Amino acid sequence: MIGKSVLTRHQELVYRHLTGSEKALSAYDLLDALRGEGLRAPVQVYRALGKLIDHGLIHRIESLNAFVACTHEGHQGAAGFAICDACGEVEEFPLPDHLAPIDHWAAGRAFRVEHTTVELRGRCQTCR
Amino acid sequence: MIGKSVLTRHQELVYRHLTGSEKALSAYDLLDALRGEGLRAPVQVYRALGKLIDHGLIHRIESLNAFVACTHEGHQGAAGFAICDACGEVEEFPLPDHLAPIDHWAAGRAFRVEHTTVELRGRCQTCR
DNA sequence: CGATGCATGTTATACCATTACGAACCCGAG
DNA sequence: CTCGGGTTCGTAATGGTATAACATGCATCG
Ligand SMILES: [Zn+2]
Ligand SMILES: [Zn+2]
Ligand SMILES: [Zn+2]
Ligand SMILES: [Zn+2]
Repeated sequence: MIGKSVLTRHQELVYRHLTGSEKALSAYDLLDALRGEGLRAPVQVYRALGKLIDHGLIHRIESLNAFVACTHEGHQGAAGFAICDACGEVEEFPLPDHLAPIDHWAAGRAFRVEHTTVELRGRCQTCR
Repeated sequence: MIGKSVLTRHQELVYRHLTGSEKALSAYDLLDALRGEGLRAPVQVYRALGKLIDHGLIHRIESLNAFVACTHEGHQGAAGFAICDACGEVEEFPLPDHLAPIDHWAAGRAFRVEHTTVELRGRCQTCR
């Protein structure tokens, strides 16, 4: 049956809008921006966001309750984010497969890591 | 003047409740638990949580929108958290002063890191 | 005393996210 | 073709998280 590689209309709208933004956007930011395109209710945005996350095309920024388009090359592997508290810019960076001190701790506790969140808050080069 | 080492009544109530819990508690969990002690509105809980965070006695778990008591020895340095998605237990672990790959990235971009969030989601030893 | 600072109390509001239910649509099995 | 099942879409309602605005009490200090 082949994968479902194409996006639905709503997913496409949300994804396009995120790729055009330097900052993370909240679901309600997206809703406000896309009302003219036919999106009317939060649940529609959240549905699109959920699928896009499943597909690995976007990431959720936990400390902002907001979302960014993925800028990985190849959209693979885990990522961390650097968030400028002054201008709001979010930059994604690849996480190495193993962060030694963390892996070591997890192995010692027999904790099985399924997802890793790394978010740096601070000042970007132009705002420091 | 002397230091502000003591907690106010509300801060003490919130802190004691958090130290007694294995899991992270939301502000509203705390509110419900402490209504009998005189806390009545969310803002009172958030005020206490804010001060406790300033004092380094508790931490916010971004991916849960909830809070845990600090279990550092000495309450100093940065921390990461391992969160079991099955039982909810949260374990704090010390972050080394320098996570080499991340530091390297930040240095290369001239990003000044002011706060680091590291949260591992997965299964604890007893739930895996 | 009056001024300052800080903790507190109360109400209201804003912001974030999901549940529930039904209609429309696509597509493959029979 | 017709009947499913699966996915998307629309709408309404609700639940959970966080802050704004403003008033009051109370200690300290000049
Ligand atoms: Zn990515
Ligand atoms: Zn900046
Ligand atoms: Zn700690
Ligand atoms: Zn567990």
